[in-house]
Amino acid sequence: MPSSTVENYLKEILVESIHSESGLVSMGKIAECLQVTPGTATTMVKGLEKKGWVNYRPRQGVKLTTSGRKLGMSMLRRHRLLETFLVETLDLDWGEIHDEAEELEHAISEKVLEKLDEFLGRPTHDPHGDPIPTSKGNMPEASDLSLLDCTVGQTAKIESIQDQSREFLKFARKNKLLPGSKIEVIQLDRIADTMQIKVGLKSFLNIGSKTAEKIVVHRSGEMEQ
Amino acid sequence: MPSSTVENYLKEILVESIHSESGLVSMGKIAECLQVTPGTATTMVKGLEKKGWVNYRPRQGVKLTTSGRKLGMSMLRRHRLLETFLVETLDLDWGEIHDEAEELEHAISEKVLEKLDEFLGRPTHDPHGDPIPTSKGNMPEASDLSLLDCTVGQTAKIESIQDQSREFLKFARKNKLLPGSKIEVIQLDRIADTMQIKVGLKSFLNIGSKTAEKIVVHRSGEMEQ
DNA sequence: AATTAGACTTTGATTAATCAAAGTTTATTT
DNA sequence: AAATAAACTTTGATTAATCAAAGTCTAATT
Ligand SMILES: [Mn+2]
Ligand SMILES: [Mn+2]
Ligand SMILES: [Mn+2]
Ligand SMILES: [Mn+2]
Repeated sequence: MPSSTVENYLKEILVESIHSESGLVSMGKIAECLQVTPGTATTMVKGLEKKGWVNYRPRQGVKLTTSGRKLGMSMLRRHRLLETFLVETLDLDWGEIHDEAEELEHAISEKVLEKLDEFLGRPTHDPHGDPIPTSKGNMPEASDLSLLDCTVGQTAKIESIQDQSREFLKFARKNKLLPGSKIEVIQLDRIADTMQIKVGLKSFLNIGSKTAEKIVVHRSGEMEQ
Repeated sequence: MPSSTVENYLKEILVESIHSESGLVSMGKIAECLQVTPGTATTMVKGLEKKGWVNYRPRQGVKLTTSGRKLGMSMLRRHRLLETFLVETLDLDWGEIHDEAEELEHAISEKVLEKLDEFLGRPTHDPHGDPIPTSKGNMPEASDLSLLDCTVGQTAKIESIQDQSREFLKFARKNKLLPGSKIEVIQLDRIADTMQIKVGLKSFLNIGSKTAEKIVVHRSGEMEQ
């Protein structure tokens, strides 16, 4: 049975591989995600390769094998279903749930997870708007469009928030930047690195590009579901 | 922060110390409970002493300190509340929940536990009939009377089942040996090591002393609540 | 009192995960 | 083409938890 450490590595490698066009994930990225030194990442990845979960090309990066991908998907499913449970059923704040799920995901069995999924009514997205993989390991593709890609006058709907930190999520909630919220780009200044948006029907907000990049959207009219 | 291993040791030492009149728990008992070799138990216990969770007298046994007792109680609370959740909310079989809770207890935070307790309506006993410690670390005393202590003609009510194994719990449920069930002792043969009991109003059952000892009861009339 | 059985402790080794620091490779500047 | 910087890998050490096997104590039993 894989350790919690291995489960964390495979989950993060999966998420990063989705965000990378080549599918390769660098040691530096892994070290950053898992908060370890680069040497530790290298050593661990060699161990993952020996167990058949990844293919590792020194100084190129790492790629999940079929079995590694399966395990990573299963962890992502656990994580996101647990986050949903913590918000929907236990009413925790969405800023707190990531860290809690980070631990619980390693302790919950497939059997309990299945019961939990049923209890929750088979949700498709977690509280941050991220898609929940099915038990078969399928995951709907997410939009690759952030607010940063929108131009003045465009309207969009928030799909997900790509920052799990307490402070950012607190800021997002306070300003109604939630999955489903309607956004309109009012003003853009690339030089000043600032963007004015309308959130909902009457509230306005200024954000910089770093923040805009974290708001994943689909443009209004596209992909309504 | 204590590791899962330490948490397991302290929880089991607590449970065993309640079942022992001297309060001392032997290395052999610890090794048995935790499924490790005696040498491992000795080594671990010395580590627990260095951290201030137990007092250890070589070849005598081990006793929890105040802080060790507190941690052990907290683990017992987590374990039993989680078992309750798994049965009440997710509808798992009571034979499966012990092993699941054994893992989850290390991953759930005090904050989530508090929400869970509230969600469950602050239950006082787990599905096996064992008392759930309060968040202050208080636990109602359990009966020390088993079916083995009853004589012919006596009636009693089952308080708890003291065997967490799948097979035993399956047997118990099939025969309606559940917390709250009414039992009457019909026949007793110490030599043959057998006991006939009436369960509920019409079903009869023969059990040996080893099984009778696992059925903790309070005699009818006593401690009704 | 000597023997023996059982419980316990000690010792030496192993595995997983980690870090710091030293060494190597690769890509980018000059 | 050299020099440099950044990213990466290697090495040697550490910690927690464990086991097998050898050694020691204690409490019966003879
Ligand atoms: Mn995790
Ligand atoms: Mn999430
Ligand atoms: Mn446990
Ligand atoms: Mn129980």
